[in-house]
Amino acid sequence: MARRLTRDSRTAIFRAAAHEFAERGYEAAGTDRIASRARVNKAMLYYHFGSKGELYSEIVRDMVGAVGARVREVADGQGSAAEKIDAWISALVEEAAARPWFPPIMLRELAARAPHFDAATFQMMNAVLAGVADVIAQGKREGTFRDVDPLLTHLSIMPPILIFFARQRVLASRTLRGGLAEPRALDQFVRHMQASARGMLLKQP
Amino acid sequence: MARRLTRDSRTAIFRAAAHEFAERGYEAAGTDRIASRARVNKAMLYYHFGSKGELYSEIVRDMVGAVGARVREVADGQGSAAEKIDAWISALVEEAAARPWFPPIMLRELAARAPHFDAATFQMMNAVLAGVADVIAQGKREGTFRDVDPLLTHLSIMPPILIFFARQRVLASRTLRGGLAEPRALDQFVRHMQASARGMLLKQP
DNA sequence: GTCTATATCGGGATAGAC
DNA sequence: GTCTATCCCGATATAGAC
Repeated sequence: MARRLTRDSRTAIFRAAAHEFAERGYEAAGTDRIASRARVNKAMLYYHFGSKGELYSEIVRDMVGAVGARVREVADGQGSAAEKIDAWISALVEEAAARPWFPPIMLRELAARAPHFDAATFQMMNAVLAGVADVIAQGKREGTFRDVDPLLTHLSIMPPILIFFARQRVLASRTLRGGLAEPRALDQFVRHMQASARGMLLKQP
Repeated sequence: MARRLTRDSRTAIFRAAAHEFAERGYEAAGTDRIASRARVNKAMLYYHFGSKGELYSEIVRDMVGAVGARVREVADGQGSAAEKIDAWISALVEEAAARPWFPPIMLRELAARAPHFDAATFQMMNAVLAGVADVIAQGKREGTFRDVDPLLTHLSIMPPILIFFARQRVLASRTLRGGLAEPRALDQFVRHMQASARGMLLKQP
């Protein structure tokens, strides 16, 4: 059966829940509020998803799977390793913008020791890391990259992106304190991250 | 009155609560569990702190204040800008190790739009940023640093440290999936971050 | 300062009509 | 597929004895 084009109640609940989980966290999120955001009756949530936990898991799998697919696509594509690093950063930023709930949920899961990640989710995260490792291996073969640790490299790129988006949300909901802390434009941030990654990875930047 | 050397019930509650909030988050943390961890009666929590929310706020202020003080100390100290960047990274890592609840609580607050940060806390966070800006300005005066954005620089350094520690906690509570994802030694991570920061900031690394 | 017992409330989940 | 009404448990908070 083909996916309906109309936004049916299931999809509405999915999106409403993603936003609710992102803003409040799994425990504090309310099924009442999710139903109200989705403009459906609360019982529909249990009809479509069975439980709050199952609904959450589906959102997490969708999110991690989408990121994994994008990174895989970049790693398997054409171009030099340096170009792929740029593309990788752009892809992560695009995903974070397309699914605004991705950074908050990911940050919360990391803080909580990822209690809601199942084996499939961990496998998808390892796939992301494998993609990064492939690009770094390519860079070493091409002679342009230093001998860097793939995991530590990943840990230098992904977290700033997650927290940049989370931070923009913080600032959006507050009166600014002025000075240095104002929000930055997205493209300025992307260029900074790409330049920063080149400084970190390339033998001669 | 001098601070008691014996670990009184107030201190026990403070530390137990810090760990509980770090692991479960503010909403999911239980006053029952905090009291049980601290091995005191639950009513003592309300006697000493008034409410769950006040207890949490005190932990947050202590945490952000300690980090702010360390960064300020580094910025105002002796040494070249490049040395201060190294010291800054070491100081953040030491703080995260000394207060293990710091990274998880900070990540959760960012994800939640920092709903529990009061004006004083925001001011302390701005002080951290000001310290970074001072060091970068020094580096530019010395002619060794590129013209980088202080905020974006901060956003490239702090998040990896927070998430590195959070990630170690994830791995510690799971059977490893093997391969590239195994935990890294702390000193290896520090050296990576320092090298990475030099690549990002220095004109000629 | 420390403890027991309890008031009170919100939220996840379900039964069952339509 | 959709809705109403309700069960039930866990969690914050407090009253009041010692």
